[in-house]
Amino acid sequence: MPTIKDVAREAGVSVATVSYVLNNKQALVSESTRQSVLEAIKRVGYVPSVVGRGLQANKSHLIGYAWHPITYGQVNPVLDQFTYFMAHAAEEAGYHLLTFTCPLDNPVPVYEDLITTRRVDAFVLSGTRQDDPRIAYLLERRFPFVSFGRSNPEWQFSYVDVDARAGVREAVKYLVDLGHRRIAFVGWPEGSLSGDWRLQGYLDGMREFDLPVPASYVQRGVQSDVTGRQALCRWWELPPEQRPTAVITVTDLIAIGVMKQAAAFGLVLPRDLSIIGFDNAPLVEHFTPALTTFEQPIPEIGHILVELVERMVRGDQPEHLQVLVKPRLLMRESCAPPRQS
Amino acid sequence: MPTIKDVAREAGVSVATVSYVLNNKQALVSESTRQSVLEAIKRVGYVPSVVGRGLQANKSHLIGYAWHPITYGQVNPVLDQFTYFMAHAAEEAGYHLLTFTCPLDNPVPVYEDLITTRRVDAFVLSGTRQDDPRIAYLLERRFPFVSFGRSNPEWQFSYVDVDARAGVREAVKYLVDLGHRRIAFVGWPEGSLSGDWRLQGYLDGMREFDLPVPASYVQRGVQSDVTGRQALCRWWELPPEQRPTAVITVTDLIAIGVMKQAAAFGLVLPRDLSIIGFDNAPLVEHFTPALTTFEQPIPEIGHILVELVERMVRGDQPEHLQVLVKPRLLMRESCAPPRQS
DNA sequence: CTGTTAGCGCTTTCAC
DNA sequence: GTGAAAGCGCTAACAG
Repeated sequence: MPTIKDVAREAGVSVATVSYVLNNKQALVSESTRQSVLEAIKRVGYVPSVVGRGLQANKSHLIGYAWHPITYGQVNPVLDQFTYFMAHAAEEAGYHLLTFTCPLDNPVPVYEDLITTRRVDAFVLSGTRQDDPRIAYLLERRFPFVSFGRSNPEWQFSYVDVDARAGVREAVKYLVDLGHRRIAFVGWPEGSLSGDWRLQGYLDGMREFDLPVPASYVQRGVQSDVTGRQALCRWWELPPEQRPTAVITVTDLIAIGVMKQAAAFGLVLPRDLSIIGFDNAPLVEHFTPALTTFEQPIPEIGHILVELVERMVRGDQPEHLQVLVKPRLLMRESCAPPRQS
Repeated sequence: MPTIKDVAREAGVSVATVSYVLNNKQALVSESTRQSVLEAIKRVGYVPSVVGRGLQANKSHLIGYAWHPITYGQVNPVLDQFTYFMAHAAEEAGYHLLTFTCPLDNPVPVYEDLITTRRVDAFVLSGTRQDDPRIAYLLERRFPFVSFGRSNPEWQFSYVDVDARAGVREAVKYLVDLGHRRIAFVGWPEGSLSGDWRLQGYLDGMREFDLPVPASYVQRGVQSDVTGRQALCRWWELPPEQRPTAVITVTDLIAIGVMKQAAAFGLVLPRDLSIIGFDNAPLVEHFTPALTTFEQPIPEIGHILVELVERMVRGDQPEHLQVLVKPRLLMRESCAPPRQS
């Protein structure tokens, strides 16, 4: 593998000169030597070592992104797309993506290790939480990072997030426009940041249209189809005229649970119940009826995140930009006007 | 960020000595200095720079793994799990995973770039094909790699693959044991390596049980639910007594297509048709009926791949080990005895 | 314009 | 046992 020395020898110049042409120091090298160096580079097949450059600049040109443990068989519906587009964006900016694993409890030591070994120049976080220890740590250490998702409002840092609140509010409007008035919601347990925004959007929408929200209309549960099934069971204990005619769920898997229970009750969808999910998980379009759900603009988000983080690394100015992107409602077949208006 | 020099100064020794204790050169340093160096390391909070070490050893301690844009033939349903477990295994071996993107046509320049810039020490390939240009290139360049999936039999390299042939053969047996005799198959277009192995397993099984395979019983098409729908339409053009009572598909998405078309025909599953998929894609357990399908032991595969590649990098011996792991049939609800035996 | 030189953080001969 | 010094591949002052 040729080094800069080989090129220098081949071109009959010093390594400094080669370095100059490599780094486009226009003023520092005459056009003729420039050309001969370029030719020498081509002749010996030289490509600069990113390691050598990294040592010099104290940079690794690597962006760290953590994969949190997956309960086997469980899905993070967008993780793979997200990684793909982030890697792509990173490469366009001259970086690469380092994917690492990290325990959910006590994640900080892993981040610390990556920093102290100079493995990465910055991090992209996702799955942020209230009082997220990673953010607290990185902020205190002044290490560059951006996150996909918000955290404590009083913390100053750059993030990109999906404006799920606005999205779900519009989902309510969509259902209202179809004629629904009894609209219910299934969320995650309290404390999930993104889950709470989605719920908030539901409450916003209901208030906006002066629709009542009986306590039973907001059900909560863990990430499982069972949560959806249980929610529907609760509602079907109500007298028929109090049952919701439409449901919005915090995520597709729970929506599917609702659909399964609806089938078990002999309901015909979407005639007897309209359902809206969130995330557009793989395959949800193939359920019957095809699930109406929200798609997050993952390619765009990945792009923005990398751009932000790259600017932090390069500029070293502690910017803190906040970007909210709108999710898009994919209107498929799981919503219809209510049976009896 | 403290360097080895800081430690040396703190401990009142030379950098060489610090390096010795860092690398556990037992014979080279007395126990007492060893201790004082260790203390100094702790006091200044020193962690060796992986970049500095890398430059010295001409190693990056990074394993490259490409994310291809989504296509058929790919292990896409399990890509995220795969990445997670590989990253995990890599970290246990002192490596990290570099995920990069790569066009399906003309992938070689991307690999070449990663090699010439000394970005990675080795690659893990997946989605291998017949005459795979990446394998040809890496083999010729003698660059360390292992692959998830086979390629040309005459090429000597290490791989791990799922023994889909044996798996699907057993799926046939499972259906035969249920009483089926008219079993059909839907595959990918010819030339997909993994698709062809799965088809071969079907043919093996059918021959083993002396079951006829009329030409129409093997349908092919791209990675889409439409392929499954079309296949069922073909079969339902046959007289009822010639229609298959069970179908094995090369992948879950196509199985779902079959299920959707079956529903459109008013069939009751699994009473009127048994279906087996492959890959255990997310959510397939939530379809009605829950899809019986094959699960690949992804954690195990990731682990073996990393172990193989790590041995190559370390040892530099050109091993070529071949590992086949069995997929596991997840018997759910989409198979039943045929209606009229 | 070009070359010499120091140095990034580390390992490893080779003297002492 | 320990340290001085060279060198991994590269960049950037500084001299000329």
